[in-house]
Amino acid sequence: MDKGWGLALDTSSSSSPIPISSLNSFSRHNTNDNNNNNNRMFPILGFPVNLTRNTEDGGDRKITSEVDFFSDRNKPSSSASHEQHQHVKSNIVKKEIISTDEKHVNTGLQLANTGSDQSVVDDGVSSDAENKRAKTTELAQLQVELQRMNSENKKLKEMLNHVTGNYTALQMQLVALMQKNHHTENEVVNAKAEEKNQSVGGGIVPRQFLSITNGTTEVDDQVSNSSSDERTRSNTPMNNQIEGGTRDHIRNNNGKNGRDDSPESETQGWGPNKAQKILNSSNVNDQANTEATMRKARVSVRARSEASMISDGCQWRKYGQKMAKGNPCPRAYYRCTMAVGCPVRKQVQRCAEDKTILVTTYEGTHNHPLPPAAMAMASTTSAAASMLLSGSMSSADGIMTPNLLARAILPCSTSMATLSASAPFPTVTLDLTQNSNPNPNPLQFQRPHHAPFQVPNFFQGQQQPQNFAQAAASLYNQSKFSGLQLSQEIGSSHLTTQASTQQQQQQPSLADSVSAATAAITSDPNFTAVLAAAISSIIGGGHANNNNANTNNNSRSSISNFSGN
DNA sequence: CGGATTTGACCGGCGC
DNA sequence: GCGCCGGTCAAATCCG
Repeated sequence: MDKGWGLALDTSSSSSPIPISSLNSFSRHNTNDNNNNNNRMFPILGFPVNLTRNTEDGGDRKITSEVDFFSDRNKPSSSASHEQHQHVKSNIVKKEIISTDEKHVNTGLQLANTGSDQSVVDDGVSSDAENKRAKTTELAQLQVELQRMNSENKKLKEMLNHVTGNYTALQMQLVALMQKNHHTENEVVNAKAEEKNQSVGGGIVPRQFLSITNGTTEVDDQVSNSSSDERTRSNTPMNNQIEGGTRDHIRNNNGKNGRDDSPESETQGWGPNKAQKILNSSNVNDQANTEATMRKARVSVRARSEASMISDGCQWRKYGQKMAKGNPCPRAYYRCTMAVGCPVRKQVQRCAEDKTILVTTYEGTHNHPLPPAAMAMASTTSAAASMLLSGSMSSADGIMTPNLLARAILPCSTSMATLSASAPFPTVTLDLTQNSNPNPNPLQFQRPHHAPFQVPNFFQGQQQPQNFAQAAASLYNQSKFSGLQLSQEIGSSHLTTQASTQQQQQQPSLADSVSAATAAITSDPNFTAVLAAAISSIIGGGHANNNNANTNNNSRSSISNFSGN
């Protein structure tokens, strides 16, 4: 429940590994809020994030809250004032400032106005009254700023709620549209098949065997290859029938054993055989290939974790465990149980080379609304998969598109994205273990029938974040999550002109790539979710993740912790 | 007692 | 054709 996983995000350096395992232990063993005053997290994209800022004395200082952030910003320079500041800060912590009424604020403002006239008075004759007045002034200023920020936060939260609601509605519409379009597309495909069969003297496949009926598919074996995918896309709550007696009905209709002919297993299975079937089908065309690939696209996440499974906000039910060849650690199979009939599955296995690394492989797209905690991972994996597939689908620019994809997904230098060359399906691996990967290539995508390719580093020499927005952007940049990085990359290009200028100098083609990536991203529905999550994480404070009172004991790295179910 | 997990069996694909 | 392997099922078991 409180097992978290997330990212070690260091805004001051990029050399430290990401101790995901320690994140879990932190989240498990440091739930005492009393110890977390200095480790309050800002959830970024659903991941509560601890921010650190470089202080004047060279050490990292965690931004513990908005109050702390602002109090620190108003930090007086002199030691005497520093004591006052500490007093003010303590007052803030005690929330006395919150209870101050508006009248007090006005008084403070007046004092602030008059205080400048008195600033010429010799410090040596400063009295307690002046100190008091200075405190009051500072207090009032802080309060005004706090109130302003509170109102701003309130507005932003309202906006976020609106955006989130819109996104959910759009997501449902998208699912419905995809089903509808898929149905139409398959009819076109089948019409072509009919023409082909006719031209070669083959029989005409009865149309009624090619379409969906009542949420299940009455499929002739001859055309099951092309229409199996149809059942995948139609894997909506209508598939609930599968759990009941419908399965037997389908078994009987197919006249086979039934297990692998049931819609559930055929649509949700992710063995290579199914895709191969589709690829070998006589009715194969680009569309069918695309759909087959789409169904089989996988997103693998490598993260350090001592837990048996990372928490990604979704509910999973284990349905199997196998010993995989070449790995002493068993591979566990999970399916999403947040909605009946959800086709999403995942495999969890420890890395054979480094057992502290947990490899989680996701396949499929959720057919149901996701909680905010699950939105980040789902959006990330979905975006990575869809963008990977968009690259794999563009046969004309088989090299260029993946490059763009790779650049877009994992632009930062320490990110690792790999695919097994032998993998039957396009799989993107998001490596959150950072430099634990012995692979010297900063980024590799491996697709079937394509050699792995590399993309250059984007953020070499990136500037240290100079403000909160930049820090957040830096977090995105270093987050290793494709969706986050995509959105961040665009944002940072506006936020940090200097940095992007450097990038352009280093990568002359970057501008084009970013433009193309921008177009791709903005057309991606997941972008909305990522953006919403980003806004939420920044303004939502602990609300979105109030069950995360986790402490990061790592003095150097800030941690984004990911609360699960 | 119901839901989740475990685990042996089963199945299909693939390579030889 | 046979064996290996990955993926899945489902009865048995566990657990809260």
